[in-house]
Amino acid sequence: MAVDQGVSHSPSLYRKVAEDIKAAIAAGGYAAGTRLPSESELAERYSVSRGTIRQAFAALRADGVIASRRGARRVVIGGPRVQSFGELLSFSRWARAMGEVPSGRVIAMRRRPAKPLEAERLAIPAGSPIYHLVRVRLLSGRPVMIERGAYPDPVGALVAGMDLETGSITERLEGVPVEWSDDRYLGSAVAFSVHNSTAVNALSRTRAHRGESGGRPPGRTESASDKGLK
Amino acid sequence: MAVDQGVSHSPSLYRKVAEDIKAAIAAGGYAAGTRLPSESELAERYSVSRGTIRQAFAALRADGVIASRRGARRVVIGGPRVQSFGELLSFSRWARAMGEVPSGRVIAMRRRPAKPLEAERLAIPAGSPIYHLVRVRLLSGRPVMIERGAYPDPVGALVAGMDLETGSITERLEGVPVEWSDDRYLGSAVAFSVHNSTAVNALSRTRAHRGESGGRPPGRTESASDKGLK
DNA sequence: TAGTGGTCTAGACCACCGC
DNA sequence: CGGTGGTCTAGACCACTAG
Repeated sequence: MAVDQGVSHSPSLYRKVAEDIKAAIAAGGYAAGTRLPSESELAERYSVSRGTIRQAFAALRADGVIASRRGARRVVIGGPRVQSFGELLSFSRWARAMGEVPSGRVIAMRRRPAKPLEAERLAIPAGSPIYHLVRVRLLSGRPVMIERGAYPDPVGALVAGMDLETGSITERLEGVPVEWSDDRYLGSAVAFSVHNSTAVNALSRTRAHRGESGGRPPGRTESASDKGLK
Repeated sequence: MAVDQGVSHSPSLYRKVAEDIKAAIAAGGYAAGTRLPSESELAERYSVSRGTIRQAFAALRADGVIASRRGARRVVIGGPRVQSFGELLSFSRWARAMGEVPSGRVIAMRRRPAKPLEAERLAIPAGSPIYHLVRVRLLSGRPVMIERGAYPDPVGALVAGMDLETGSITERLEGVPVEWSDDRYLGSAVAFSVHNSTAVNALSRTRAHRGESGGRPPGRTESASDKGLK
């Protein structure tokens, strides 16, 4: 029943809820990777309808704060605060933040002289020996990325001794500078969102994430026919 | 009420409506700057509730296709062709999603040693043989893109045997990772939408939405996420 | 199987735009 | 002023996840 929701007018209800949740995350109430309360629970807690809670969550998702899958509770991706370098760069950390289990399968690991570009990127003399790693990365068992990494000699020796099937290189290198890696993701599994500050005018500020033609190639389900616009 | 909407399942109603509207825009029915039909009118036309129409519009807005103000009708922002990053992977898929017929005209296809940058991008030894393809891509007969692709030896052999005039390489590579492609679009025919937000990081990783686990379209995503950038 | 998010409906009131 | 989008409610069924 209609509820006069008269309280105050300027900030809409769902924005307030969104800000509140965001604040709770920032305050440490919900660490990255943890699960948030369900829609129904929050609806009751805030005394609003489920739809309003969903609107709030939609806003948080647009900001990249949370992630959601059908059937499972929403999880915190990263706080609104600045992420540390390691957090942004570590596949393992990122995966866990989404509630997924990161792993890896080593395709190749060998020691060879650095190519010109590699040497330049790693700031070492051309031809210096490096360790080159090719690893398939998996998200809860599903391969989503191919990682090609180059490590300078002293670091490479450490990397070579790691358990590369389950571990995170970045997390263990802790402070040791540099790795150069060209990562190619499986397009269907990962979406990159590019944030651009100065570009574009009116048509910016979005975040696009809708399924591009989902999993069923055959159907082609032509959309609406005559009754639609055309 | 209820609506069985049961019959076939996959694409949700609002996605169909969104695709339909987008197709109508692409078809020229609504030029940039023009006003779209109101929510209520579309709701009646499609025989759905207003909420569903709003969801469809929300998706279009997230793609930067339309803009909206309270009290006034929504207006078309971008030109007819807006390709979101997520759909960037397959030209053919993108084309069909717009109701256009994708095709291609092979300009050149030959085998030659990889240039330094190509070798680097494909992570193969410098000078290794690759297949280099130059193809003009057409949208329902009109050329809109020049595609330059480089494929390593084993993959290239497959590509060379494909029907490149009508087919999609990406869709057939099924799981074979690795391709490095430099695609240049005709400026007047295509507009890329850059998504912008207030987030701190210039590049962040987000999980893709769809659930699927079966047949996934392969894709290269030139992530250029070389760790060390900033 | 129970819980959760995804989708959809059919109402309602409001702030704002344009005629 | 009537029409439009923005917000909110209170139901409902479904597909999927997790224990």
